[in-house]
Amino acid sequence: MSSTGRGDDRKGIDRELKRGSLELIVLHLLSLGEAYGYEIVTALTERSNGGLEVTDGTLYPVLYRLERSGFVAVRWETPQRGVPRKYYRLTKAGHAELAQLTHEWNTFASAMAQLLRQQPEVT
Amino acid sequence: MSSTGRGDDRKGIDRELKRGSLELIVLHLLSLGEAYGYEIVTALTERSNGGLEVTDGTLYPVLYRLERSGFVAVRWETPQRGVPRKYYRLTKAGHAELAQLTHEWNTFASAMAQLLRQQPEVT
DNA sequence: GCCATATGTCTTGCGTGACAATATATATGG
DNA sequence: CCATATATATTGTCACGCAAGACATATGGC
Repeated sequence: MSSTGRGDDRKGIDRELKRGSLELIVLHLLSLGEAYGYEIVTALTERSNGGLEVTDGTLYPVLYRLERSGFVAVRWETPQRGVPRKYYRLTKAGHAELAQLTHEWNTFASAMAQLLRQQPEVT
Repeated sequence: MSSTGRGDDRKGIDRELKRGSLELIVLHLLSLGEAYGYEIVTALTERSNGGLEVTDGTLYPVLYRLERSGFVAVRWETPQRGVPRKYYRLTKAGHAELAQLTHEWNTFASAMAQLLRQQPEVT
């Protein structure tokens, strides 16, 4: 699958802005409840009005990283009908990491807000 | 020169968070008035309480990029005493780009804030 | 005189992460 | 039986932040 390919121009900036925040985004979403990959992709598009869209090609590596780091645990579920799903949920370490990343994000966002607030003198 | 090398742990996350926002940061600083590279490095450390620190090895490539894109213009100044300084100032295109990036940053930050506001139900 | 330090700019190389592209499998509707 | 939706996974590319290093000019101390 991999995105619908609608006419995106100017993708460059958002792409970079997302760097470093994707783990936080995913961890936070998982803190709201267990979810599987495809679900996260669609949930993110809806919940953020497209402002935080993520393609599967981006998400799965993130999930893999989080799993390797011990922040999420995995459970396969094979329904009678349909494709098997891989459910992710936060571990204890994941909750701690979420708290840490949230704090760092807030610090950074505050610093940015403070800087951008400064205006040049009007002559 | 290149940083004082004080004992930084956990540099990884901030490094990624800054991605994509550095151009905005620099453009915004320059919108407050002309400045030279070294000045920007120190100004950023002070103005943001270290929250947005940048080393010269990071800044100069950014400035070079901005210059190549036509967002900043350059002026050399050689004082009677002291090392020559390269002053940067915003061009008209630079002001436009600043407005654009500011808007994108605000959109992104809002989306993040909205997402992070959502809490799991307490049972 | 000479060396350390501060001021100032510039360049190379590395690691990492977001993403497009691609592949694969199962189910459903026409 | 073929297109489409659901679902996971991997490979390769590109840009960026930054450490590390190099170079040049001035100043103060010994």
